[in-house]
Amino acid sequence: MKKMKPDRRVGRTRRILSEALMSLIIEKGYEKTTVQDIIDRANVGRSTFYAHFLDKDALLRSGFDNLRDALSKKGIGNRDGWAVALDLFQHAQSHYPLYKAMVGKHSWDMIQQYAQKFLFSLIRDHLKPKGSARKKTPVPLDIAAHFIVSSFLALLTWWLEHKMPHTAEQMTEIFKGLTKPGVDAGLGFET
Amino acid sequence: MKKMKPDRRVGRTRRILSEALMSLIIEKGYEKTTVQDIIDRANVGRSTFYAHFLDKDALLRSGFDNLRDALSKKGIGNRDGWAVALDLFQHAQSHYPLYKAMVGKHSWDMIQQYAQKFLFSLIRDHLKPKGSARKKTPVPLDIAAHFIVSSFLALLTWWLEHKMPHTAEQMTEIFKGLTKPGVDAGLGFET
DNA sequence: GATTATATCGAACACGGTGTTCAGAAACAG
DNA sequence: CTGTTTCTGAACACCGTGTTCGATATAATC
Repeated sequence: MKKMKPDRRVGRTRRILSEALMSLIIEKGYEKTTVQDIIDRANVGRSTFYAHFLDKDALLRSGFDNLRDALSKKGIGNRDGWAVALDLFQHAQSHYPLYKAMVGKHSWDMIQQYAQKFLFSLIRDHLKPKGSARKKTPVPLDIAAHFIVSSFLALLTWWLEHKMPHTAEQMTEIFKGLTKPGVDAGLGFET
Repeated sequence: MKKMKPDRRVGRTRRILSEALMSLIIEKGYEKTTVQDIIDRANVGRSTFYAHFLDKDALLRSGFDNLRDALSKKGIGNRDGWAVALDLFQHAQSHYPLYKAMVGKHSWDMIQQYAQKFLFSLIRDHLKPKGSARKKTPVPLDIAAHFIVSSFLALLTWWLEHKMPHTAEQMTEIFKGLTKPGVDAGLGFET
């Protein structure tokens, strides 16, 4: 039984492929980028690509794994639960060319689904302990969590599509202002 | 100059193609349905298909033109602005197999984009006259309209994904309850 | 340095779906 | 019947996907 020391090359190849895709997205958009484009830019063989990723979509998603993990570790903690939104608005701002190239396209839908799943569980876990005190909430907790995440993504989309006319802080306030009243009323407690 | 009497066959072919697609979506999903499948079921030649529609996507969208037109004529009128939601929840309910087969997939994203554009202008026009009284609203009107439509679509999606655990009326109430407080506060007037 | 395990390379291939073309058939109107 | 419009469907060029496999390269271990 040999030791399974992870080869440094593995992580390197994945990183190079991801970087190649990101730059290509900015240049020509995700949908028009072919696997051939990616491996040419990354100087990687075709079979190597498929050894690391199931397909182009998997590679795209992997590019957001870092963000997800960072957010996951940071969590919500003692912060205002709504503060996570600010982190994400700021992340989008600092990677604007990439986001802008995807928003409204099929690739954006993929990212939204990916983000939806992750943020939903994050928000739900944040809401749950508070809700357990009262037995019944007028609005089911799951719906509220789904509503919060969707609202955030909707505002993020609007913001990017309109070339970020407000600051990340302002958008966070607007998001909170539009969403919190209904959620508080629907759940019966302050979030 | 010949008279351009619309051939009955034209409308008929488009309708048959649309019906073929809808039934195929229910059976095997939109993404797995090929143009060949559609024209086989519709008993229509390949070139005829492309004479009527640019591609598969255009055919799918055309299937929702009737709904859009009906809703457009009905408008909001003197009704409670939030009542449009009920119409749509009910429409989804009466076409559940079709919606269910699309929700969460790429095809659903397309429909959402299509609906978003249409509903946005509908809602915006409904909000505008009321908002003109006060000069500045804390939250821009466009954002509020975008927020309302996205929230509705999010709840519709949730509802379909979870096999419609509530009635259309209940969902309308939940939608109104979650959305209206924030919008009223954000715009500074009752919607 | 020799050995062994693991990654990578890249050309070749099979596959499947797309959208176009065009000559002939069919449907329809007057 | 005549002329016009639409439909037919086989054939085709095109493009991207994902797989295969023997050769090659790199790194770790002894």
